[in-house]
Amino acid sequence: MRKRALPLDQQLCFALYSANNAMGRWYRPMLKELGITYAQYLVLLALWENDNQTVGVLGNVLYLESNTLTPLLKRLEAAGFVTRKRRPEDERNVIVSLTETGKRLEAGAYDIALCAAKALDEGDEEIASLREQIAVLADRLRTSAK
Amino acid sequence: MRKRALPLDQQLCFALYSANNAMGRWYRPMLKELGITYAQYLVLLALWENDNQTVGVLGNVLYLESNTLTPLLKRLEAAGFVTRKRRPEDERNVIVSLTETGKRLEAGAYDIALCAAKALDEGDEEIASLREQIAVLADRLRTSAK
DNA sequence: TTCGATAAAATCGCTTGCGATTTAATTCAG
DNA sequence: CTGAATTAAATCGCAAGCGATTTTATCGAA
Repeated sequence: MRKRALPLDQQLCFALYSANNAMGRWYRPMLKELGITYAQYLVLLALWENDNQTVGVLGNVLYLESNTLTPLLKRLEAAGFVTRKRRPEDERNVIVSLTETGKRLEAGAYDIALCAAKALDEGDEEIASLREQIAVLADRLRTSAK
Repeated sequence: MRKRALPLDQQLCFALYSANNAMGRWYRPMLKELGITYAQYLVLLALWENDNQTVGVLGNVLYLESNTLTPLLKRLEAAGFVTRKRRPEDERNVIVSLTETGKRLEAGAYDIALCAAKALDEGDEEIASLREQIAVLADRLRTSAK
């Protein structure tokens, strides 16, 4: 009796994968107008919520490591949206802060999120419920990975 | 009145992003035993379901283009899991086929999927329902992107 | 005080994903 | 029949992700 893998369209992992790709493609053109990428947008969301975070804390929030964040933050810095400074009390920490330009982007991001909500054409409750279910799934995956 | 972006943990796009990352991290160690990456696993799922597909059809199924698939398929070919051959009747098409080694991987993949279902510790119906909701979201994003 | 352990960030190499372009094969209009 | 248009795949360059390692700073026990 042959062990058959599930078809693609019944795999939760593929649904997640292709929905995430689709989301990125949806955002990309609008974010391009702001001069940022999708990953940079997520980092900026974290900074608009809490400015002056270290790379490590940012990583805890976004579930990313310095090997991903450092180059991305350098690009955000080169583009003039953030600054990166060592913390004097402990030079191991690098504090990431929004520049005025970076702060100004928030209004544009707000408009894009409005546009996204409209494009999905779902009630806020449905969106929130789906978001929550996906977040629970992610937590479970992170926990079960030991 | 300042336009404030939504906090990260209320963003559907971030939930999707981090759940997808978490899923990839969950699979990676097990797939490594089989000698494949996460993206390669998804391509193989498509091939186990339907062997001998062209690059273009594979792309339609996976929502990817040749710029992503071609290099990935070359790596799968180099690893001995698939072959790539031009179709004689129309040399523009490249047919991707599983090798015997590639076919044998399916059993291992089946075990991993079982393991995943167990790790998520959810009823099959909950998983199927979440998968469906995410698939609907992805469709909506693809449609609304015109 | 010192030196090994720990911690934070950076670096390296590789695979993905994708916009843009290119190459090569086929189709189709005149 | 021929050359322009179309189609499929490949190529190129860049930004993410991430495993593994390295660098630098701080801590801590002897």
